[in-house]
Amino acid sequence: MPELPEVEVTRQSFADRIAGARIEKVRVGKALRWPLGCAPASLVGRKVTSVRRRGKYLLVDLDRGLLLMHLGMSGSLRFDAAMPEPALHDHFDLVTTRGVLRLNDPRRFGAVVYSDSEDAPQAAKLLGGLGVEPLGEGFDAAAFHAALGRRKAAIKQVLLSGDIVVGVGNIYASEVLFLAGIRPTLAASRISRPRAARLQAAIREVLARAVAKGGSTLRDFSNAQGQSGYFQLEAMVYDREGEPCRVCASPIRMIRQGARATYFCPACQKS
DNA sequence: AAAAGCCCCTGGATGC
DNA sequence: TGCATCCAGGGGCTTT
Repeated sequence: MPELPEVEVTRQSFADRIAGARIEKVRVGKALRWPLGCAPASLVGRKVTSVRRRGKYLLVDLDRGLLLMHLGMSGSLRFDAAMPEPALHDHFDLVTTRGVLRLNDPRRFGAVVYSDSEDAPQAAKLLGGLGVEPLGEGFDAAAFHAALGRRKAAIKQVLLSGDIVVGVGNIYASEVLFLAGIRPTLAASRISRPRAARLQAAIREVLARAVAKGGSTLRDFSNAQGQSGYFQLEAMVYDREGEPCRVCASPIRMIRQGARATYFCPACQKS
């Protein structure tokens, strides 16, 4: 589910409310993907200072150490003062003086991992290979073009890999390539400089607009206040196989790349 | 170094 | 109604 926009929307929906809270209790279910990496009780008494995002990871900063949270495919967070008893798939609770932060994740691809710092091995292993932030200053068209030049794989899969630029998942990869007019199967290294610049701009535009729309809710995404997103309503190609292109009315096509669905318009994305 | 597979896991939709 | 199969927003790890 959650790509950069959904993770960012989630962050914005509770960061200010939890900042300054003191941890009173930590409940870890039996079904977390990986071990937490510390004794839950050792977190009690620490303060949440801020919540940041790196790629699709949320970084919950504590006055000592931090928690890395990932929503995987099906995860969502809620933060509320009053929280019902944990139900099926509620795998983690951070009980604080300002409310309970709860992870619900049916497929259990999500994770909560403690690390002493961002540079400590636990965090570095997860964050180390990540590309630049697409909405940050470091996302530069010339550098982007240079990085693409070293990759012979299809541009869709290079975007998904997240080692050049982070946060573009399966929905937004298709959307971004449509906006840039680039065929998803094109080898990344064959994208010209002007087209790379167009793609760079498309990535920023689509992700920023999706954040503004509250993300995409396909099945069950909601932010930490339980609100759905609306970007899926303006998807140009994703999940629209056979439907008319919103620009030229050609039927949208679906192909598989690395076992994942890719959608594009054969007319608007000729190469 | 990069690319391609495999795997983790549950649930909903579809087909027989 | 029951059961098998396929598919889903991600990404770490191993093998080529």
